[in-house]
Amino acid sequence: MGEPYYITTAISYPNGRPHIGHAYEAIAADVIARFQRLNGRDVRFQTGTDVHGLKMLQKARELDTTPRALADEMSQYFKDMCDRLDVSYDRFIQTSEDDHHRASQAIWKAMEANGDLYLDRYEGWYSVRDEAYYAEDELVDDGQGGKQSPQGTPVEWTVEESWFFKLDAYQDKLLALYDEHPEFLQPDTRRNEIVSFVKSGLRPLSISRTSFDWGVKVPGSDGHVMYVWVDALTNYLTGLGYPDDTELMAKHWPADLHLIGKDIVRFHAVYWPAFLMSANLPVPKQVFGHGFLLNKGEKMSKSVGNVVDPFALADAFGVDQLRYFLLREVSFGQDGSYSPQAIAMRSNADLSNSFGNLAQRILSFIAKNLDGYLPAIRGHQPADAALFEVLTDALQTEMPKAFEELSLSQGIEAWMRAVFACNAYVDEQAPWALKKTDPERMETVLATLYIAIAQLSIAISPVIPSSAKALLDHMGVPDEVRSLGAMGSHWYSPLAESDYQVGVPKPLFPRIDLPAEDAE
RNA sequence: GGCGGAGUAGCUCAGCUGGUUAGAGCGGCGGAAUCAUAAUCCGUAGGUCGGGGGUUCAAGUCCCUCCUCCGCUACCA
Repeated sequence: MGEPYYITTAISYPNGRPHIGHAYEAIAADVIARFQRLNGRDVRFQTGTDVHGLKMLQKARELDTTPRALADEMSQYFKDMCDRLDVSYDRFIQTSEDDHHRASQAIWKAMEANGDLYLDRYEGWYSVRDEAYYAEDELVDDGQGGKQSPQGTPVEWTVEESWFFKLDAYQDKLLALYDEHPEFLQPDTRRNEIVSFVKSGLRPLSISRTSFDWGVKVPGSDGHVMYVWVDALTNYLTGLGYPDDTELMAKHWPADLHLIGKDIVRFHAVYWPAFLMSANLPVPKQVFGHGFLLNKGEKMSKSVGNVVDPFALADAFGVDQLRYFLLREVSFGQDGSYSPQAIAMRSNADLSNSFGNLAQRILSFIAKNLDGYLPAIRGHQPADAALFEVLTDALQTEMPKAFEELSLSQGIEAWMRAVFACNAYVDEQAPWALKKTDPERMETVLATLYIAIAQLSIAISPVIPSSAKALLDHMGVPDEVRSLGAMGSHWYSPLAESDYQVGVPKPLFPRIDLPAEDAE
């Protein structure tokens, strides 16, 4: 096995069903994970759900069920989503699991042993009805000279016993981390925000609650459960067997990449490394805060009613079409916009017309004119070598480099350039004309294209895994060849000599015709 | 208010440490071809690079200022 690579998504808070934003993060992480596998890395990929906290408790009460039952039920939707979208996780964690409680308590004890925790009082404006604290500036006038919560519920000054973490003690170490390892937090704009936040001064962090009990118990402190972020972040360790001295921990910690949404950058770029430093554990190599998906340029929200169900999108457009669209169209790290029209256009232009049709025209030509027997290579001409050079450059240099840097859409652009080059080559060489004038040359041209199509499929397989696999299977490309390292090896002639026959292909990506209704 | 980011062809965007006629994709237009999912290929589009000022032999690319939009400015998952 190659070098270890550990990637995680954030764990989702399942107080509602998964929406397209969850799908986007899971898909992006999956593409990176699959790319690294293709790249020969020993990949571990974790995702899951964060089920503790007040909101889940409230939701459970609302539905007249227990938080655990609700957590199990809702988590299943997220698991189903991953399965539906071909998200190839190794571990799906749910924070109510026993090993996770054990890991969270272990990191707590480690921080305590390091002298960073202390018991004190948390004071603030508390709304009994909301079961939440509000900051002074969040309060609104109640119309009678008093204050009330933004929800219009009464608040009172409340004092609660709470454990605190000496976050302020880590200010300098955190700033040094950002400074010495700019790659730790990406994109740059997120790092700027965090640096200025940390520079503005850190305060101790309240990390336990006594007002409810749905969470991880604080060790040796009855009545306290951990502030959800303490246990939520710890999930990244739980999945590796922490606190035990496991092979997984040795191999995969620190994580290579925590892929998260831009809204939770602070927790991952400030609290998490501070917790880890306190517990004497190495910090992750990189945190990447991706952007949000906007529905036709507008933020999704339940109240507006423009939340999109990923299952519905997958059904309507196809899983690979959806995956391709999200990664090709959205510049990774920035917000992106999507609409049915945009998905259809992108899928039709790139997948159906350019790539799918390339495979279709060549494979069916071979199937119809050569009975599906693979043509022999009878001496290459400069044009063939030129095509291979373009392919190698795009697929084995540019694309991996871009993916390594998480410039995913740029990597796919490089792939598209290779696809264009192949279609241009087809038109220049015109095998249908060679059929009458120079059948031997025709064979070489078709063989060249066969190899090219296989390479294109292998390179794009992280993005459109099931379509790529279907095509490679149809073409009889051996499994051993399906990696970045081996895609350029000599597998074609042995396959051709083995009397392999390609069947008449079916269009890989049927064109999407949108119904006239633009609404929704 | 403070800090940070963005404003480039109809649309979506590239443009690193300043330097030949400002680029790509999509759409549009004009050709070619007919193997293929009416798919492909070639050519084309002349946009004051948000406004104004400045530095420089030379500025989307640096400085100042103004306008517009967005993000962050802690205990909410």
